[in-house]
Amino acid sequence: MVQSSKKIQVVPEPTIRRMPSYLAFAEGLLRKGQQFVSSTQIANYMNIDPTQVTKDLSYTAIVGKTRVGYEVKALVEVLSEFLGFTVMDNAFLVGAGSLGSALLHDSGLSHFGLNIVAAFDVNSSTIGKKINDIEVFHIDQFRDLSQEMNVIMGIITVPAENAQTVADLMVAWGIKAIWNFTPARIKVPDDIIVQNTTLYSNLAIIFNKLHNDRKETR
Amino acid sequence: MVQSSKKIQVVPEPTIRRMPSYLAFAEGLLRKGQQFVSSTQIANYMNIDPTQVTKDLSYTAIVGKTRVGYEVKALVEVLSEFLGFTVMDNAFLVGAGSLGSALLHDSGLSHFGLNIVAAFDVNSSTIGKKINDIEVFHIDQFRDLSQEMNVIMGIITVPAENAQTVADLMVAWGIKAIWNFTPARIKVPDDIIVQNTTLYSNLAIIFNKLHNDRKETR
DNA sequence: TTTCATTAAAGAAAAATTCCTTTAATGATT
DNA sequence: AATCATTAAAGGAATTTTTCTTTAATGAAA
Repeated sequence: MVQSSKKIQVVPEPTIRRMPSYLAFAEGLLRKGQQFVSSTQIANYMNIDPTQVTKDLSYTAIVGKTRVGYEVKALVEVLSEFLGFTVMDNAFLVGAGSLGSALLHDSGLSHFGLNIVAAFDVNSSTIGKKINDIEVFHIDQFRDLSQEMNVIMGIITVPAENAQTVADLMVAWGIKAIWNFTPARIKVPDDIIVQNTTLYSNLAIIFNKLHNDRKETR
Repeated sequence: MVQSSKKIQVVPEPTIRRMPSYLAFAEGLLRKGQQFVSSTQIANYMNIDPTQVTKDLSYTAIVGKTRVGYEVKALVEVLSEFLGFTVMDNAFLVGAGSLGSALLHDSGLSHFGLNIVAAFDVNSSTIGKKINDIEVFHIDQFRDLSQEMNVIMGIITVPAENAQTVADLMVAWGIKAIWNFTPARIKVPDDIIVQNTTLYSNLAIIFNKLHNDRKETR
């Protein structure tokens, strides 16, 4: 099934969530020198159904060979491309606290297509310093630098109560997508993309499972 | 995405994912002095359906009052309790790199019931140092310290290719739950709880939405 | 060559989740 | 006191996502 010239197909979010793990697995196999990988192998690694894998991969351009599987090298390329990891996008980060500076340090982000070009804060102790070669400015500065620098994403790592204020600023800056690391939900115009990533949600899920297990004993 | 085989999960995972945001909202209202909050208000804040909110909250002990809503103070207490944020659990963290040290710095975790008691690494430059008062040991040390210190959770923030090795160690340590921040999927015995939190998945979702928007243009 | 077993792919069925509708309750308004 | 409007809650419909089933292809083995 040719995809490129066809209409846009909405890819289920769970599918996109699984894909980076497929990619990580395929990259590992590539390092080991394995040429082909079957959906069964991937499914086994992921602890999911093999048809889930083939269905997920059917959204990409890759075609598997019967009785052989997918070519590992092609899989890595196709997934990287599909997930948008091969194109560099520029981002601003607001809130250079613990989580914020961690992201600034994380070279993984640049490896996956995200280039943080500047950070902002209100805390005078960090302003003017450089974290991993990324300068930290006061939030009031560079009001319209985003368009100038072709920055399309804003990362929010401030305390939850300041999230909306920062989001409003980012929208005013002309930013297209916001990656919100606070548990607060922000209100933005419809054409702005928002991705909420709340670490504490994951914590809640673990605690819930721990609790259930403790109770159920099975 | 979640566990294989039989999972006895009474509360839907999406529900648990939303709850920390309900909590953040309620905490904000509490600070402002608002006494009651309706499902409509919460839904409006979250950009979801009001019935979704009532259904989610029906899993907890709280009961709303018709035409009034939920008592904010009670909501904060009930949600904190329900999400397991009121009981302290001890954790080990392995991989004191950028993301790892960020988590060590994050006071939010201890606020939400997680107490990181020690960190481990193989990089000699960090070993022996303290990050936010948490000592970093070599991975070979303290093989069975976890039981001694009543540590039930292990946090993996190493490179993806080392995730499985670390997971095996943690299982040997007698750990009950693993919070895996790598895109690699780890294999552990059935009774061990695994929560995968891959930042790059969220990045992939944003890129996907940005791409679709670029193409659509309608 | 022929048979067999494994695989991708497509479509159907099942399960999970979200959204919609109805009902009853009750504070606010007249 | 009577009416109105808003709300929580419950049940069911619609949608989304996952799992199951079937089919066809083909490399490997006999």
